[in-house]
Amino acid sequence: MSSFAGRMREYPTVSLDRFDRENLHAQAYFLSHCHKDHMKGLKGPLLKRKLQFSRTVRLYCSFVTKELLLNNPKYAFWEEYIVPLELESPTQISLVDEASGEKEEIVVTLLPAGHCPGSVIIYLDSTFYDPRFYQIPSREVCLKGISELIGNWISQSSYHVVWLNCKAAYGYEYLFTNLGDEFGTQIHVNSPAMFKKMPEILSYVTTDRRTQIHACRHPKDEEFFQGNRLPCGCTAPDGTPLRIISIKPSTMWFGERTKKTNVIIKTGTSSYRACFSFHSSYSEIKDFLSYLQPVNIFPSVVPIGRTLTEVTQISAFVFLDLEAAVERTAPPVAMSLPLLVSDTTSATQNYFDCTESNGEDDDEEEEEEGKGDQRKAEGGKDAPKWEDFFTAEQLSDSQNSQSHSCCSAAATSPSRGTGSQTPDLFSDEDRTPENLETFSLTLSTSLSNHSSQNLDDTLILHPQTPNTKTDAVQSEPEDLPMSQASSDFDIPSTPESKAPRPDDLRALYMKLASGEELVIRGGSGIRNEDD
DNA sequence: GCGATCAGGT
DNA sequence: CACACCTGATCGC
Repeated sequence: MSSFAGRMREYPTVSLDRFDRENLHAQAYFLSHCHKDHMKGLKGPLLKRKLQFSRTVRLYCSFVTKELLLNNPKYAFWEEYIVPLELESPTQISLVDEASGEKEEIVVTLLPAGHCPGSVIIYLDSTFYDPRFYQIPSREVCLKGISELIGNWISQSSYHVVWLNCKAAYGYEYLFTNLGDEFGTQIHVNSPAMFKKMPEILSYVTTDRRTQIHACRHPKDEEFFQGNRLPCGCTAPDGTPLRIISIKPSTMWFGERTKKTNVIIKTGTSSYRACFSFHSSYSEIKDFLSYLQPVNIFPSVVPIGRTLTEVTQISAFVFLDLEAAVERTAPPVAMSLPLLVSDTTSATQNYFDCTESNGEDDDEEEEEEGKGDQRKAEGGKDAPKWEDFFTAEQLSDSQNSQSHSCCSAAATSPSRGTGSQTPDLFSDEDRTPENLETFSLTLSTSLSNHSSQNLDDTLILHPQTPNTKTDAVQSEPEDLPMSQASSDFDIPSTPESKAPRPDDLRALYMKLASGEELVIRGGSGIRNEDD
C-alpha cells in the first residue's frame, strides 16, 4: 500500500493519494479519503508553494472528504484549491500543461467506497483479494453481535462500561451512531471536533466521560485497561470500581468452504474482539470485477518478495485483451498464468481474524471458536445508516445503502492509444512495454498484496457472457455463499445519471481499449460517437 | 525550529 | 498479515 507511488499508467499527469516526490509535478490531484497514509505530502511546503504559483492545479475529492480535510488547520491552505465533486456524477476535468498550454479533458465519476466517511473508489482496494478471505460478515451482522455484547454488559449496572478500542481514524462512525441509537447514549471520544462537519454524527459523540460506552484513546490505553481503567481515567463518582470490558474491532474472515462462526470472540476475561471491516472481502471484489469486466487490471501494491519492477513486468503479462479473446478462441478458455505466486496454502481454519486496528498479535489467549453460538447471523432490521457516511450539508440524499465497498468506477479519458484504460500503478522507474497484447484471456490474481497463497485461484473474464457473474470464476462450489453479493451493486443513481449495465460497460471498455475517441454528452453519461 | 525518515509500538 | 495510526530518535536544512 505504501508502495503505491500515486499515479496511474493511463493518467501520468494525475496524482492520487500520494502528493510527494514525482507527484509534485501533477496537473491534478485526487484524494480518495481522509486517512493519513493516503495523504502523504499533502501538507508539504513544496506542494503549498506549487499551488500558489499554479492557475490550474486542483485537488478533487468528495464533499465530505473536503470537509474532513479542512477540519485540520494544517490543510487549510488547500481550501481555495479543492474542487469537491458530487458522487455518481460524471464530471469533466481539465488537465493543463501550464508550460505549453496543452489541455486534455478527462471524465471522473466518484462512487462511494464505504470505507470511511467521504471515501470514493478510484482504484480498487485489493486488501482482501485472496480466496482465503472469501467472506467477511456483513456490517449488519457484525453490528448486531456488538450490540448484543454491549447490551448484555451495560444492562447489568451503571458501573458496567464498555471500551471500544478503535483507532483514532474515520471509519467507525456507524458503530457510534447505531450503538448510540440502540442504547440511548452518547459515546465518549477524544475529539468530537473531528466530526464537527458531520452534525449527524456529532450528536452521537461527547466529551462527557459519564457514559457507559467509551471510544476514547490514551497513548497507554492498553496498560490502563489492564489496570481496570478507562483511557480517559473516568471513575464512578461514588468510588465504586467500574466493570470494564474492551471490544477491539478486528476483521474476521471466512474461507470459501468454511461455515461462518461468531462475530464476537472472547480473547480474555474482559476482552473481546468484534468483527469489523473497512474493506471488501474476496468474493465481493471478485463480484465487482465480474460486474465491471475491466479490460485490464494492474496491481497497485508490491507483493512481499517482489520488486516494483518485477510486478510491473508481471502486469504486462496479466493484460487481458478481450478483443483478442473473442477472435482467437471459440469457447472461453481458462489459461492460468502462474505469475506472482509460487506456493499455495489451503485455508483449513474455520476463521481467520486479523486486527484491523491494531496489529498486535494477540497479547491474550485466543479462545478460538468463541463461546457457543450466542451470535446468530440474521439480517438485522436496523441496518447501518450509510447516508451518515456520505452526506455533508451540501449533499443531496442521493447516496445510500452501501453495505460493502463494491461499486464501479468509470474514469475515462479520450484517446491515449495505450490500449489500457483500467487505472494501474505508474511509476517512473518501470514503464511497461507497449506490446501488451501479446498475452490474453486470463487475469491472474496479481491484484493481491498477499503474496503467495492464491495461485490456484484464477479469475477469468469472459468477454461474451456479461451477465453470468459466477461463470467468470473458476472452481466455485455449488453452495457458494453469495451473502453479500448482489445488493452491493445496486448503486443508487442521481436523478440525472443511470447506473451502467455490465454489457454497456464492456462495450465501453472495448472501445477504450481500442483507443477510440469517446465523447461526453451533457455531463450525465459517457457515450461513443457512433452510438 | 521544522521537516522528513526510520524504528518501534499498538 | 496488513491497516491506521502514534511516539521518539536522528538527520538535514
